Amino acid sequence: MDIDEDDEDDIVITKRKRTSNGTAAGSKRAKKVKEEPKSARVPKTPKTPKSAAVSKAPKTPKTPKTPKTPKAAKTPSDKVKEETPKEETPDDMGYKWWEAEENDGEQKWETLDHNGVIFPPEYEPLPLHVKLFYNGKPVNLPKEAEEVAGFFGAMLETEHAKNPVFQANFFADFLQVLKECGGCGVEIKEFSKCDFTKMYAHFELLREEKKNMTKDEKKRLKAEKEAFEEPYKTCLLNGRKELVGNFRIEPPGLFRGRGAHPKTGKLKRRVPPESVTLNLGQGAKIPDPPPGHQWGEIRHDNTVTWLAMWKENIADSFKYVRFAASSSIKGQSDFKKFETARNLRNHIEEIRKDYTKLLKSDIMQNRQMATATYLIDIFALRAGGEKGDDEADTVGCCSLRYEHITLKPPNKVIFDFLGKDSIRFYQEVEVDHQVFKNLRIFKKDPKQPGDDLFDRITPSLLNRQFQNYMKGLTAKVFRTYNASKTMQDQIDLIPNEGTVAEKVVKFNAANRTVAILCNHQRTVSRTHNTSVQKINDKLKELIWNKIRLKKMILELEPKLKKKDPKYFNELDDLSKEDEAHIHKIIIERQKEQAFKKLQRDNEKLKAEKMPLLSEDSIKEKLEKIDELKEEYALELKTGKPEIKKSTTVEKLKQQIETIANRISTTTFQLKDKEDNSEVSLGTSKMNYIDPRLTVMFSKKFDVPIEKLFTKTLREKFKWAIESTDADWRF
DNA sequence: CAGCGTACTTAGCACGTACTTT
DNA sequence: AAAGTACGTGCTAAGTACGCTG
Repeated sequence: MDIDEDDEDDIVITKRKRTSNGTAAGSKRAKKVKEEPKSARVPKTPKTPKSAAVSKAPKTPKTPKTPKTPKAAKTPSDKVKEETPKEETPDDMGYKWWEAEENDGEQKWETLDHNGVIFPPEYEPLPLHVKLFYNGKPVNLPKEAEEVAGFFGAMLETEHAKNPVFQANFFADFLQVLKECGGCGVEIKEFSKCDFTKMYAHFELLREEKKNMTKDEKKRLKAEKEAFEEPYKTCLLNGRKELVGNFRIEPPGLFRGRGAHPKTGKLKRRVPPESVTLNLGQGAKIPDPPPGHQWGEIRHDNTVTWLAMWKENIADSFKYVRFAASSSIKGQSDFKKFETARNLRNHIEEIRKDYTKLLKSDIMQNRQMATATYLIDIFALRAGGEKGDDEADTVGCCSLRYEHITLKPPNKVIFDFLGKDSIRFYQEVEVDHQVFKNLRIFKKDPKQPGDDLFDRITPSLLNRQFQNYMKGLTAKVFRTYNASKTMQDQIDLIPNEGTVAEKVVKFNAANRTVAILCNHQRTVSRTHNTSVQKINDKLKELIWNKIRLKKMILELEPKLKKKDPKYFNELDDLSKEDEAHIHKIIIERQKEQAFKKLQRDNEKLKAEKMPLLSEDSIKEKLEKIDELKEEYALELKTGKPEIKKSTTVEKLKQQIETIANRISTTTFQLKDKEDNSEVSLGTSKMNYIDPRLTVMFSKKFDVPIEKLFTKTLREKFKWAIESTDADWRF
């Protein structure tokens, strides 16, 4: 049917045209055949969106409170400020920036000293007997080319190595390197004639050897590594010791792009010191470059926070060596991030009111702006900047295309697209009516698959609008805000009762709501299905056992069935087949156990040089098991389990009770496992949930923080742990 | 403004290790 | 004690954001 064809809301003035490549840019993707996303995960069960207008945030004065540093105690901060560059005790890592004066501005540091970076070890040629085979014959590769071939050889059994794009990119770069170093005497032309299996086997062997090293060897190696890394692990920032994050230059290898990345498999080249730029304080000692080398450049830029940088050859972008997450610099910016997000609560009401109005704007650009804001706010979409043809085809809000949404009147929208990291975003939701109408307009006639839905706006345009409401407000802040707000709301729903373990489970459930909001996924572990199957089997067996015990009760006192029919109404829940299957499993397991025990005993005897036991020794056991088997068979026929003489109804009821408990805990565990199998909690805990919420929960609910934050997270969020109390609110 | 360069946050995966279970 | 599983961390890819330039 023709809904609202005459609705005047649908008439939008198209004021400004997007200049250069309005449609051209859109349709370049159109040609692309939409391959089934490789990482496509099973769509989640449909969700209903939270309604847009449920903000409880009070409409408060618009003057943004400048983020106050989270002062544990607002004490002698002036004092701290006075004694700035003192160089007597540069060793304390316990600097509490959150107790000092805040530092806002362009300049990021006063002095910076560090020892440079660690380079990966030189390539060591393979032993002479390990070769690449071409056309069935071993090839003598120059070491530069051998290294590259080895990269592929080591990955032979991975999914990457089966990917044609990966193969092609690798092969092209391999041939290039081979050419650069003068060839190998044999004309290598076809990838399919290359045989890496000998190389693979060699690497497997090395792995095996490494695994089989004795404990002491491993320990020694680890200690050596520690000692070597020691100087690089820390640096001096304003005279204070701080941890460095990634102090190693990335080793060469084959680029492992995520999703359908056009450049996956390309050679990531070795980074020479000559292409590394160091950033140090003026007058700081310049670390020695590796012997025979020079640093590319030395800078003294105190407006940035990186210690070293190099250009990478895949996307031609920069890689940085930075401070660790627990450093004061990162901590401060993390704190600022959460304060900005928190500040959004003072503006969100107005923002929502405005975009709701603008959804009906006469100006197309405004309508797109309002609609995009709605999607970012309600569904936590990312901004969605433009991407090139040489990157994986993934999208966010502003880069959504025609084919990414399906409209189902009256107001249902199905999102289906690949987001960051080629993670599938699939949601069937109901949206505001005007949003629905707008989306329909954005898909209207000349538009076709491949075209941008939002063809008149960009993330920077959006962000510029956001700044009008609040300093520092950008699209990504909405994700942080909504994530933390959701967490606060979820925590508010948790009753303060039960054991610590129970409270942790509740906390994780709240955490999970946030992770789902942000679409944080993980691949289900390889072993997931089997382990679920195992738990299910266990569960079935428990249920069978329970039913069986109830049947026994009825055998003892048949009239109980009438008295309490509910208690006995599950008696026919298991089919004969299921029952037989369970019998089989039990029998097999018992036999297996008997044999295993025999083996164990024999090993012991062997060690003591005693005569071994033969299989006859467990004959008796096996006979007993066979008896049981027959008993079960009979039981299956009659439906009446055999009863021990000493049994009473009371005892049976007691046993049933125990089993019922086990069933409920196991069921719960199973559900938890399933619910969590493809949701990743870590990302939201680390990046989106204001850590002060977690600390507040810990204190208010009396759950040790160790149960909520790992050691690294405790270090990263030390500022929150030391400055938050039980009644803190986001 | 587009388009690029730069700098910073966010993200999942691989792998080693710690912890449980059998 | 071995095997299986869950957890924690390191690694590095993939985003966002923003200023500058022509």
